[in-house]
Amino acid sequence: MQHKLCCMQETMNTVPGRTTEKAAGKTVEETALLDRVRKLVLGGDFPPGAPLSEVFLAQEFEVSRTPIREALKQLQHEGLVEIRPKVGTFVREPTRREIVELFQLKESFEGLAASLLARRGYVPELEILERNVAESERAAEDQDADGYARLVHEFHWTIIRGADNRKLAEHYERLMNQLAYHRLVVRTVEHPGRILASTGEHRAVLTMIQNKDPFGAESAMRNHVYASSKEALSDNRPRYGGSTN
Amino acid sequence: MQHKLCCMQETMNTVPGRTTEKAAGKTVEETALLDRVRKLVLGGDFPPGAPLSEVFLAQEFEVSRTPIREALKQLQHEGLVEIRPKVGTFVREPTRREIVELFQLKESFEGLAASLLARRGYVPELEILERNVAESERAAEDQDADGYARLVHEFHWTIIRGADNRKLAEHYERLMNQLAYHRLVVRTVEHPGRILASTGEHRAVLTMIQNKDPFGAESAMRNHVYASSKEALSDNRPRYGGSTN
DNA sequence: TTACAGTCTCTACCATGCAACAAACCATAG
DNA sequence: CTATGGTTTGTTGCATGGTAGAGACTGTAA
Repeated sequence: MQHKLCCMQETMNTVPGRTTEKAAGKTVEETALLDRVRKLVLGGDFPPGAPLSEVFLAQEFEVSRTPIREALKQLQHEGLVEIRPKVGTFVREPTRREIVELFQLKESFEGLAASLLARRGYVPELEILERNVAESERAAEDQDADGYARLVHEFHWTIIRGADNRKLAEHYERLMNQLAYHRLVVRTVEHPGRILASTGEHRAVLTMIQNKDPFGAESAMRNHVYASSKEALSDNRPRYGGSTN
Repeated sequence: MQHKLCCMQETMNTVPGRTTEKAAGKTVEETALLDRVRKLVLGGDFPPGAPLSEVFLAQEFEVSRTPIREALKQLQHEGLVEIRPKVGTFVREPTRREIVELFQLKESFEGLAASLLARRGYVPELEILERNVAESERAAEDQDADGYARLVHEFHWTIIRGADNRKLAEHYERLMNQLAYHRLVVRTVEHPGRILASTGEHRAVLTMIQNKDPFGAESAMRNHVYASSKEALSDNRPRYGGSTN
């Protein structure tokens, strides 16, 4: 049950603040185009099942079909679209079941990350987390939902980065991309009561990490993710109310 | 810490017995080509860092550069090659650190799978596992290393499938693809002593699952994966002795 | 009305030409 | 000998035309 440990440097942020920064193995243009297409799909203008033909996207973004094709393959693989060979590409509707599955994975990933972080010696992430949780508590008091959501996002990513396991970060990023569709719809999953509980859970996780207690940290984090995903799944099933453009 | 639960149907097996079966969203030709290129890379004829030019592969496999390009993107993303934009594609050497990171993830994934499986009601996987472990014990007595390796492979995949979480299976498959390079080199990681211990650990995992004890199952599985990966990482650092062709 | 067969259209898939970039090479000057 | 600049070569990246497959449609017959 013990873990060896190992390094890591950069990870992209998830959708909300996704800056067009270069990903490894892709040119900047490729990344930019990918982001534009992803935004289009996530924007909600296309309902699930809507076709995304290569030619349409090509003239929409004023490039040839080839780079579009590559971007679509990437998105397929992120789970946002479905490619039916020889037929076409379609916006994919994540089923409720898939969301549940992804949340199970999220719990596992973040638990691992917390555990790995707690196992490390001194790391600058600890101070960042301390500040983050303090700010979260203030934001919760002030009922600042947007600020709170941003801080939560930062909290989780800081722990992932702090785990110092690049492969974990890669898988986590994939996961979050797949959840992004859902997250855009049920934007602020946390209602006031939940925010209070959530803040407490963040504090608990941080304390365990500060105590260098990997088991406690993992446990606390899993509890937190479980609670928060149960909340997210509670009643608000994914609804896609975008115009069909 | 409780888990909801959820289904799953087909997963491809990992490298050794990788049959050219159709993957979702790809034509059979695409999958076949991908497998051929993957085999070429994994075959060891190209040392890490060796260039894999599109034109070369294109005439090697008698197709155009376009499908080759797509296959390479897929392999990049499996971690087997590195694409340097505008420069070329190169066989990638997984660092020791990456292997460690991957094993950490493996532990987490399989722990989750065991836990989810233990949580389910009656499932046919249980009988398969029972037979599998029994056969493993016989193979261990008979010093049948090859048979044992095959059974171990089956054991782990059966649990992943039994977890009934398709997204988990997808991520696990990616992970195992990334580990495949390493696994080809240190083929049979288990020496006789380790095999004995390993068999016992399998039995322990199975018992916990039969007892419907998710925590115990997760714990036992993580212990097992940890022990087995420590063994794999012990001294045999990846060596690439293939001819340069 | 329904079932089925033939056709027809729309789509991805693949091939190939062209352009632009990166890096290796060589020559020249300090 | 070293450093620097220009040239040359090899590679990907993008555009576009042809092809073949999948699915929709229509008409016909039961």
